[in-house]
Parts: sequence; C-alpha cells; structure tokens
Amino acid sequence: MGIDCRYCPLHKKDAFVTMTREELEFMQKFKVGELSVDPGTTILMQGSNSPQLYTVLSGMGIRHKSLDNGERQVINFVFPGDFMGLQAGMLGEMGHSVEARTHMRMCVFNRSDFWTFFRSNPSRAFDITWLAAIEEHFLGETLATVGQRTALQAVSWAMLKFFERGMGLGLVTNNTMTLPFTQRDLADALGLSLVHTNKTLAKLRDQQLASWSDQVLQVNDLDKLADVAETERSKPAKRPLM
Amino acid sequence: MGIDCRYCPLHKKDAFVTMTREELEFMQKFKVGELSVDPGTTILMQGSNSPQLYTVLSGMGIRHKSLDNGERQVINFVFPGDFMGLQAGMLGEMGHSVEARTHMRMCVFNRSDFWTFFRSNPSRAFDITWLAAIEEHFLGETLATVGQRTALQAVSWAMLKFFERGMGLGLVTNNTMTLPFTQRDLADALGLSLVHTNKTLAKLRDQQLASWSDQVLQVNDLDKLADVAETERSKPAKRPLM
DNA sequence: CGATTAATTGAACCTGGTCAATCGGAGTGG
DNA sequence: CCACTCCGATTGACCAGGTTCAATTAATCG
Repeated sequence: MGIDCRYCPLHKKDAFVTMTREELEFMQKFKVGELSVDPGTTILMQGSNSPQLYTVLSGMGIRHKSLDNGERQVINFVFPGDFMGLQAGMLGEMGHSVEARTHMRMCVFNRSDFWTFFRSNPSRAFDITWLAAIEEHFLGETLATVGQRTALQAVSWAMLKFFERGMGLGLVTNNTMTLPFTQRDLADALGLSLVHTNKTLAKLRDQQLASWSDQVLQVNDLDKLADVAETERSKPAKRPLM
Repeated sequence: MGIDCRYCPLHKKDAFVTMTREELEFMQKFKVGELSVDPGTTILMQGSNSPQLYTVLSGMGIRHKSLDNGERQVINFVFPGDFMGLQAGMLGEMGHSVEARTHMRMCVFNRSDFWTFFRSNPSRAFDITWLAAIEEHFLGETLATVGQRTALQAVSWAMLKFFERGMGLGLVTNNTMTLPFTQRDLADALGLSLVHTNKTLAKLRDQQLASWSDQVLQVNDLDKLADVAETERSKPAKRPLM
C-alpha cells in the first residue's frame, strides 16, 4: 500500500531536513491515507474549504488563481515534498486552486486533526510555519520577477528555478529534467502572453542558454543562465517535509 | 512608557481578534521593549538576520526587495498590527527590507525567545502561522494584480486595498485617509513606471473614482472602484495580533 | 537661496500583446 | 485505416499599453 512513512520515498532526499524516527512515527499517526490523481485533476479549489491537507509524494502540478475577468495567474509550481492546503487549514478558504499536471500521489491529512497536530508537537508546528515562511519568501521573489524583470530575464529566472528545484529532488540527469507544464502555464506564471513566452523560449534555445521542448528542460550552464536572469544562483537549502 | 500590553492601542480595534487577559499577559512576558523610528529608517534589512521581531503599534512603512539590476519591488505596505521579521525568525535571513514611511512605533520581541514562545503557547504559535497564511494569501492576490491586471485596474485595486485596510484600522474619516507613501512606492509595488502611475492616478481622479494627493486618499464609492479593478470587495476579517 | 525630492505633463519610442494562420501529435469515431 | 477534431507549439504582421526621456513646477530644507 505504501502507507508506511518509514518507506516514504522523500524523507531521505537531501532536499529535506532529516526526520527522526520519532517524527516519522508522529506523522504516521496523522496520515489518513494516500490520494492518487490523473493529470488535469483539480486537487484543491479556490474559495473552497478543503477538509484535507496534502503533502506531495510524487508528480507535479500548478497553483493558480482565477480572476473575475477570466484571466489566470499561476502562483507557483508544485513539486514533490510541497505541502498543500495550509490556507484552507488556517483561513478556512483557499486563495488559489491546485491542479495536477502529471499523475500525482499525495499523503493525506485531515484538517480536523490539524489543531491537535499543532498542539501536540511544537517542533512539527514550527516546521509548518517554516514552510509558510519559505513560501512567502519565494512569492516575494516571484513578485519581483513579474514586476521588474524583462521577458527574457523572467523566463531565464523561471528555468533556473525549475532546474534548481529539480536538482534538489534528484530529477536532473545529464543536465536534463522533465517538465510537464505547458507554455501557457509559464506565460500565466510570469504575466506574459503565450506568444511572447514562446518567442522568448525560442531565443533562450537559440542562445544555448536553456532548451525546453517536448516536456524536457536542458540547461548546460546554470551560471550563464543566472547571469541573463540577473539573479544569484541560490545555494541548496534543506526544507522540512510534512 | 507605554510598555504595558493591557494599554496597547491596538488589541481592542475590531480589525483584530480579541485577546484574553491571559494572552495579553503571555505576550507581555516576551515583549522586551519598544522601538521608535523616524520616516525613512530601515527597520529590517534584506539579507540580514535580525535579532528582533516586531509588531507595528503605529505608523506605516513598506517592505521592498532590491534586485541585482538595481530595480526595486515593493512587496507590500506595512500598517499597524503587522508582524515583521518572521522570515528572519524562521529562515535566518530576510528576503526583503522594511522601511518606515512615517514615524513608527513598534513592539519588540527577541528572536532568541522565539522558540520558547512557540513551544510554550501552541495557540499563539498557531496565530503566527495564521499570519503567515494571510500574508501568503495576500501576496498571491498581489501577484495576480501585477501579472494580469492593466495599469488602471492595478492602481484601482491598490487604492481599494489601502482603503479597506484603513477602514479596519479606523483610519478613515469622511471617506478620507492619510497615505504617507510616494507614487514611486506605488509604481514599484505594481511593476509600473512612475510616469504611468502618475497618469493613471490622474485618470482615477478625473473619473471621480479615487483621489490621492498630498498624502490624502479619498474614495467615495468603493463599489465603483472595485468594479474598475475587476475585484470583489473583501469582507472585513479579523486577524490575530502579536 | 541653491539643492533636493515629489508630482506632473508632453512626445517619441519599444517591449510585449493581439490577431491569425499553420503544423504536428494524440485521440476518436466510422 | 482514414477523416476529423482538439490541443499545444510556432511564426509573421500589426498594434498599443506602458516606458523612457526630458522639462517644469512646487515644496521642503539647511
């Protein structure tokens, strides 16, 4: 069944803070099951009050927010290890939706246990807040990208983030990783039009900085890409896993 | 001295969740002082690891992030009741700076007490996470604005948010509130140029939707403004106060 | 009174958006 | 197996929302 946290495929990856046996057992008590969904499935719905919280075990997805005028903003991209549903858990309402882009498998927790969880293990509660702070940090950087960078810089930045994230998760082989998103997803994430995103990707490909086609992203020189994006490469950091 | 939490000017305002006497006494134990700064002062510095955390008692400021290319993104605007320094507290490094725009007074907590604080009162720890979730929620909306809305919609949205925030804090009198920010601050918050921001504000003024000049914002019809911004007016919500 | 900062306005220009057409691959029904 | 459709990627032509440059005004300050 793959329900036992000790065999969780994630907690030994070096992208995550090492968990003690006690922590694993503690999490086990709150895990109520696993959820598998197909690509395209909406896992959490904007405005809804999900009774469940999830940690992504495998697969990828997007968080996005729909505006009243029909436009869509992709808030960020979901990777294994990401925790989803905090807004519903705390505020009682999701500010965005989460949609699967590949087949996804998730670890499921009950929202009704959340308070008990939070109270009975301050250290794990602390980790939840840690994750929230990471999220806030990253959203700030995204906002700076969308607000201040040119299309070329923004797309480079996004490719860099994808790649760095992929490396931490061991998804990169031969300077290559699988990215199941569409160009429309990226365009909506960066506040660019689809057409211009496409042309900008083509330019990055021409300049041998990053090539993304057929769901495969290849980057040979991360430093050069970071230069174009006018960013620093971020040092690999461990984050807690729920 | 104004050090006693029982006389805190904020906790009875209806923008905040009511605090019990026990909670006030608990916070009192961790409060190590107050900080007063003049306009223009940098309170927290991007990249630094502040030894202190703050709750704003009075005054306003901005959070902003500087990019490598010299551009600046204003992440959001700081109002009374806002909690600052969580990123330093959790991640050991601020992702943005905080700069005062008026004279500001803050309640000061020591970062070194943070873990003790978190562990000894789960309910207050929960509230910290709540605040982080609110922040994430709001950043998502900001991102959607910068990424998807036109200049006119974005500026309208910002004026609406200012006003809604001001109403909750009792800063609005006669459809009017004081806003100590510059047009450059707003431009950098919305990813617009200063010139275009100025012209857009003029348009809002001409159309009698919102008038902001000489530090005073006046809005007579919030619904009309929300229409132009293509947003819903948000219902007044209480948030926890640290 | 010169210096600095914020707001304002006009004009030229350009990055990125919109429109539209094409192409290839995957799925579907006959 | 073919015709048809749908979706994502791609490309060219045209256009506009917003940027940049530049100059002016007004207020504040030492």
